[in-house]
Amino acid sequence: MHFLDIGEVVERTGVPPSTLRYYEEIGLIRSVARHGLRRQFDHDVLMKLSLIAMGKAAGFSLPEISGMFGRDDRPDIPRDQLHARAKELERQIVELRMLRDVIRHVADCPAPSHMECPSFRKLLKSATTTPASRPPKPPAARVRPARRR
Amino acid sequence: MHFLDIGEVVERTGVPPSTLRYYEEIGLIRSVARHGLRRQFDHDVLMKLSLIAMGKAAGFSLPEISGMFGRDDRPDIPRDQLHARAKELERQIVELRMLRDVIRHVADCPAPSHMECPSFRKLLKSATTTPASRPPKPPAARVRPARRR
DNA sequence: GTACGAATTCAAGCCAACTTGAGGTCAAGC
DNA sequence: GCTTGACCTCAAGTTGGCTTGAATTCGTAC
Repeated sequence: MHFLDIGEVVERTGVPPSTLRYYEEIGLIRSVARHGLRRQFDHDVLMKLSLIAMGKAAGFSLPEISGMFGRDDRPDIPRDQLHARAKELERQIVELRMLRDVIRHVADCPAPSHMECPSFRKLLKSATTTPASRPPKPPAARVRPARRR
Repeated sequence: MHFLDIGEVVERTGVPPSTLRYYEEIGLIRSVARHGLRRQFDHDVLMKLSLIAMGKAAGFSLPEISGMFGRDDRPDIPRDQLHARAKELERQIVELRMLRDVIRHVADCPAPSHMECPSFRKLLKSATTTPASRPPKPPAARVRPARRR
């Protein structure tokens, strides 16, 4: 059998059935057949799900991700959009690094009140000035937690 | 006047009044007085809002952020918790860097279909295997979008 | 041929983080 | 002393990405 039963997909990807059905509902993936009621998926759904996971992790919304797959179901994304996203990720990385530094500082600085610690203020200032260079509102990638139970 | 009218806070931070009220409602910030009905804030709310913005950008939820401020309104967190958070941030940074690389690759690789490009497959594999190495449930910071509209 | 278990549908629910809207209040300027 | 406009309160709505639950349908194993 070269089709994958939904149960198999679940098992191999960890993506819950409800999510798979939801993805199909919104046209993000599609099942190629049924076995009784059971959805059967083409083998390459696995790759697609990886890409979807990555896309989500990179901050694309599901509609954006589905926009990335051409009619032929292969990834097909405008290069400039990708570059923009890479840049946005870069910005996010910088921000996280700053935050990490602030947090480390707070953890280690012996000053009684951080507000009065000059190096804290400095960190904070650089952390808050840089994003100010953001235009009004950035397209903003978001990294969602891997939900698990 | 060393109090800031809510309007002033809005103007200086870009945070909308509804959000400020919401933050106050959930105890994240507090107003120190009223002028008529108008909330007046202490000057240091600006600093606090910066910290909140940073925290959000770093993926902390609002409850988490408010947990970071002690009773006295100063950041007050157990050091080991902070170090743990810094480590988690570090992990997140690494992940984002990988994603950025994958995305850049996709943008630049001349292969007709990425699926057939070996280096894409390799990147993809490393990108999708690594998050699997996450333990069951990390404290999990998430980077939320700056909602726009 | 019946029990089982895993899948199905469909509608409704959930969460965070806000926003919106209706109706009300107040200080300041004229 | 009246108008103005920025604020107020409170409840309800919004969005995205799913999950949950009740009632149902299958294929397979016995």
